[in-house]
Amino acid sequence: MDNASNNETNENTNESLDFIRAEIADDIKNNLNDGRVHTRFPPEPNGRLHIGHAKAFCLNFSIAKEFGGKCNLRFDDTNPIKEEQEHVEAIMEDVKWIGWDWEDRLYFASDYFDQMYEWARQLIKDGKAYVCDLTPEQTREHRGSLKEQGKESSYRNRDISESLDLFEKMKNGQFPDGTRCLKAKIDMTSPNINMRDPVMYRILHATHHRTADKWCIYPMYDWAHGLEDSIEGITHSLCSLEFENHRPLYDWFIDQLNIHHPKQREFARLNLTYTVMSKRKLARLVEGNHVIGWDDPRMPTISGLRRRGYSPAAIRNFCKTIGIAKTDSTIDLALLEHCLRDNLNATSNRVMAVVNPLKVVITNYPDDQVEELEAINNPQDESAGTRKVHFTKELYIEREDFMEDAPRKFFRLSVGREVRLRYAYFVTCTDVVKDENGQVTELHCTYDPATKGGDAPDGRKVKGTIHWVSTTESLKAKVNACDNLFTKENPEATEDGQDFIDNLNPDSLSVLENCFVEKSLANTTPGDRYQFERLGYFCTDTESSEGNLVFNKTVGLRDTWAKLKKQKQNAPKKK
RNA sequence: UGGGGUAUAGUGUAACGGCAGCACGACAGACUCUGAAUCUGUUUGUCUAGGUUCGAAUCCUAGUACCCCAGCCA
Repeated sequence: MDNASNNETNENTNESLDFIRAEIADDIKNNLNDGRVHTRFPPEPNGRLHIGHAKAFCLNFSIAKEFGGKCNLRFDDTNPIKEEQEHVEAIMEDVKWIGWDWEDRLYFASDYFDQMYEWARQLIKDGKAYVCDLTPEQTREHRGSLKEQGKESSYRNRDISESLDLFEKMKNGQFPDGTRCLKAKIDMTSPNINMRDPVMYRILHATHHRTADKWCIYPMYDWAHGLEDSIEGITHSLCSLEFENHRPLYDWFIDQLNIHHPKQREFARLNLTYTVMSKRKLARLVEGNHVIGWDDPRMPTISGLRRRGYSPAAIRNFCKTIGIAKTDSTIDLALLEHCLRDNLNATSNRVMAVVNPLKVVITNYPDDQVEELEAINNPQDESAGTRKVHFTKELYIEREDFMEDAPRKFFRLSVGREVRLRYAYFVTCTDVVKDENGQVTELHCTYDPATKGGDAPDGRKVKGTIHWVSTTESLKAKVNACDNLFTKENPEATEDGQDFIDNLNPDSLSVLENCFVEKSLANTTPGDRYQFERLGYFCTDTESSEGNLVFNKTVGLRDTWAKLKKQKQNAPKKK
């Protein structure tokens, strides 16, 4: 089905490899780890996954797949204060939905706490770690700064036996939070601040979502992560650029313990125009009620994209297309949308829907007649078959498809002009009905019965084809028209005293209550994706039900007419 | 201004001493029962300055710009 096992990857081609794959290929050639490749995706369960995470886990899973290796899903749950079980489940669902399978390799850092504790004791015994009684503030002072080196803690050279004893008491909960910690004894003069006696364990009397109250000390990332990788036999530990400074520490711990040594390699995280990509900022959008939740269709979260109508294949292909490098970069949203349309065009059934209706009366059409006309479901995929659409005397067309003083280049309806109603008839507009404000409320047209199905036997051509639905043989629907959440390419670029919230797009969601869709959509269920002909791709919302249809606009079709219009508006007036 | 990184078209990404290529975008055209898709074409680039070399995006030297690091977060 919709998983990642189609041949999307570049195995057996001569395509150039990114720097990580190149190194792995080299490692295999040199028989490092007996030629084994084993990666992992290690999310912290403190929020939802977003498309930036998708870049990371698609990298890890696809590398494993390409090199005949494995990829683990591992929750890095070392901080009980911020983490929740609820996120664990959502994250698994997201990774699975994108199409990846960790098989039986679902792991939790918390499963290794006992082993980590033993290893910590070993470092203490080796004189490479010590319990420090400095307060967090004092620790900060001792650390020095970017320019000044740090100074050693007075507890640094306390007896090993004392550290061992204290460490056990820490574990047993005999000290309050923050009163002591375990530190690695490395080098307070190191130019790399991470090496200045980093904290390995802190005291945290908190209930962990998996280990409950078993522990009151919890390992820090730098101490824990390499051990987790090592325990699982990871060969290549891929992470983002900001951990490059931590690599010496990652290596140091593993070297001291003399255990299996994975390679940590760093790549640039994903940035996308017109959105933000940090859990903290996304959480702010949710908590500040700027969106309706983590799965708001405007959010760059996996669940948001899913609800909006993105397909797993589109996201996978995007992640593959953007490549992997170490340069900080920001991908143009247009590329994501390209990958989306590319996939949806090939896979979505077409359907007719009118989102901003204008009534049309076919004056020479029999009053109560209903005709069934054949329509193609997907011109890109013959196996998708055909369906019937229902034609009647009264129809809705898109308000945008009529113009009173239409320029020559406007190929749609105007008084005296003939267009094709898709799959139906040629019609010519004869009259315009207006209300007292001059607003067009209704169009009168005549149809040519000879053009049934959409072709004129006399060979006459018509420049425009527009979509329509019957007023009676259609269903009412609501459409959430989603647009970019932010007005600026870079939402972080703000005036003094402002932040990204000030760049929120006030029109990011317009709700269209008065839409009509063809009857074939009666039994649509949440998650179904369609192309509304000439409008764009839409997805049945999670809140949609029979009799109360709701669709989210995933992305519009490319629209060269709209572009033309905009160009004209912006162009300087001509003579 | 300590340390660690990174600079190739508008945006990404290749080229590993030998023709700067690809994708997206933009622009122009063809086709079209979706102003979609498809097809064709055009446009724009090696951070700067020196050096090595027959030949440099690639090697060397010196600059410049940007990113990351001073959580008992990850």
